[in-house]
Amino acid sequence: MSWTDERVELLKKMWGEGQSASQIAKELGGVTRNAVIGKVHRLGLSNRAGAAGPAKAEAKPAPKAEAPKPKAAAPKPAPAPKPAEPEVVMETKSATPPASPRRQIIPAGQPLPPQPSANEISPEALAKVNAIEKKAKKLTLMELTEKTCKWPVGDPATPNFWFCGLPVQQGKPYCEAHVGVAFQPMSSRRDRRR
DNA sequence: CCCTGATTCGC
DNA sequence: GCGAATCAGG
Repeated sequence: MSWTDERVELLKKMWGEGQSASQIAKELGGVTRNAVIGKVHRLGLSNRAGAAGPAKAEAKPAPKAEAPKPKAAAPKPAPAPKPAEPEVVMETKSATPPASPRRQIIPAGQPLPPQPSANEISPEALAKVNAIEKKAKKLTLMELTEKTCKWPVGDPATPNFWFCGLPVQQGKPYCEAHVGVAFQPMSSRRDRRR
């Protein structure tokens, strides 16, 4: 497989969307994640920062090699199809519906899934979930795999019911955000010391 | 152990 | 330019 224009395009697109190298490689097919990463670097777009600068910046001062890297200037037009919104959400909502323009009382009675509701979970985790649900893949039951977050969103009796679908946290059935709010209700979780 | 991206270096 | 091997984390 060679890096055709289209493939590179898809690579750029997905990378820009924050897809992982392995996911991109899988999508492209015929290449490994190493190939993808290598290409990404050669293209000069290793850094996913663009518009919305993520507060987190991993610096690599190169502990070993001290090769001078003149880092050619990367003329980037305006690659920002999906500016990542900084999480400034301070909403006072607890269990609010997904990213839906119009909200309403959910029909069916009380069949709400694991949803936290009255539980006491860090507002942080909740905000995280709410934020991440906007980026959810919105998968259907059949689309779930061992690697997709199985956190249900919405009402099963509603057309807009879906599963998070984001990459799961290794081992767990949910993505990181949902893992944080999923199983935590351990009456006393004070063993495990670090 | 699963995964992530980063870098090196022979091809 | 390419990407496997390797590195350095999470």
